[in-house]
Amino acid sequence: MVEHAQEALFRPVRAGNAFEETVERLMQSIRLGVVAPGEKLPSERELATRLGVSRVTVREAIRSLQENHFVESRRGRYGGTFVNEVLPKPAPGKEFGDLHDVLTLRRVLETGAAETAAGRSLGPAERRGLRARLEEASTSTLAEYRRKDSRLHLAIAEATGSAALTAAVAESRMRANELLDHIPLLEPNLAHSNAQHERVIASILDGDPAAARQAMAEHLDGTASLLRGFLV
Amino acid sequence: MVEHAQEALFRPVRAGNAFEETVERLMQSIRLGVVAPGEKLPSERELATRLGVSRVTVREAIRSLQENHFVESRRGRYGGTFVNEVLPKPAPGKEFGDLHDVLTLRRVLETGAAETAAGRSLGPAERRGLRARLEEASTSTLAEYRRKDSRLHLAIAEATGSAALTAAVAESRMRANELLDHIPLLEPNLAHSNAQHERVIASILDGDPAAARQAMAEHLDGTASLLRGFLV
DNA sequence: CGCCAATGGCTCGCAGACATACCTTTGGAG
DNA sequence: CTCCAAAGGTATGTCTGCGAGCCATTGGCG
Repeated sequence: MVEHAQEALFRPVRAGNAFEETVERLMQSIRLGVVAPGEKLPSERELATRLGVSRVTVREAIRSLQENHFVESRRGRYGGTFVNEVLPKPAPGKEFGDLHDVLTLRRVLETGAAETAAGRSLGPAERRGLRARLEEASTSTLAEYRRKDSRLHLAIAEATGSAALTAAVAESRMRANELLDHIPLLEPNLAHSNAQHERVIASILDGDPAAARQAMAEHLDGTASLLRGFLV
Repeated sequence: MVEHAQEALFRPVRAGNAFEETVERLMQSIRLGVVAPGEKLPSERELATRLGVSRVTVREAIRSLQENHFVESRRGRYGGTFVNEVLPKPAPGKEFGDLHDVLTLRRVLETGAAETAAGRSLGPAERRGLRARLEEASTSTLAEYRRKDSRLHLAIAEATGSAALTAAVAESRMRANELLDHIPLLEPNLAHSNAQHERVIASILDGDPAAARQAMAEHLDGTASLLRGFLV
């Protein structure tokens, strides 16, 4: 029996119970900016259907988010569960043991996504979407930068046309963001980051896969160095 | 709210029930050749611990594999559950709707893995392991080629040192293999494939990331074209 | 030859998650 | 002003999966 591959195949089949997994997903959608502050989550019934869990479980998860002041719910027609304008700081803690793991997977997925997106013929809507996300990120404030940045990177993943790749990028980004929350975000980094974003998007829109990969790699390696430096 | 990224984030939280997921994992370990015919699976108690499910569930999954003649169990000390020498043909069926999805993710993950592995300084054990897997694959018969091929590709993923990446490659390969089982495997393809494997491994051992990526990309694009051709 | 450790085989009660149904609130449509 | 559709809030019975313990079998070791 091959010894090491077992660790990958015989890992736990489920990350947590249904409740924990559901909380995690909703947190991701807020943290990655897929549902922005002030916006409404899908209805409990719709979430239950789409997430494949019971409405009870969805409600318990939402309750947990309410208690941590991430969302507020309003009853009645045109009610719903809304993302708060002011979001709590992420809870500290977490381990850095898997730094290499996280950064390696992120680099593979995101440089691959950029290259793949650049190799496709994108429709007008997709091109507009990418430019809009780029604009959002470049005009963003420090406070909301992480969300806008994630939205841009997710948009690139979506441009590959692969849902599985988009999901993988989303999860990878979530894990990376947990680490990034522990290091300072400075204006110079932000400016640098924006410049790199522009080159990535330009290469994708120009249909130059090699350049897109290259630009994305430089972009990611920048934050990777920051992380390795701060977390030692 | 960003519209499309939702599809990735609000997908079902669990792929199936604990039983189905467990069967899937055990099947993967057999199909990908991580546990070869004649070899023994870990004990039920160990599997339960590592997979994070109850022993009852593990037993139900094993029972299912027994009924489909994939494994046989023997009691007593030095007993266990053994993979049969002759494995059943995979059940036909399945949909090809996500062909693009599967191939896109596979290309991103595996070319990235090859590049990353080539960029690391590998220890003697890892280098020997890669050569051994290459040898296994190149001297393999048609019947067992898919397993040996998968073991080689998994070894490359492991050489990146990222468990998350290895797990992602394993799952992606499983999905790709389901498709590949529906097209013929011919001697010329096999010879061609072996030549490509050699170039990939050589590039990794030489520490040439760009060449490793390039060689892996060509290798994957070959089978991707075959798939697209046969499945229309 | 007998012991015993490690394995598969089995049972039972509990907790989590589910489906379903119904109640309450709300604000726009008519 | 009334109605009602759509959303959150609540309650209940069912079933899956888990934990824990015990039994049955086997082959090596002393």
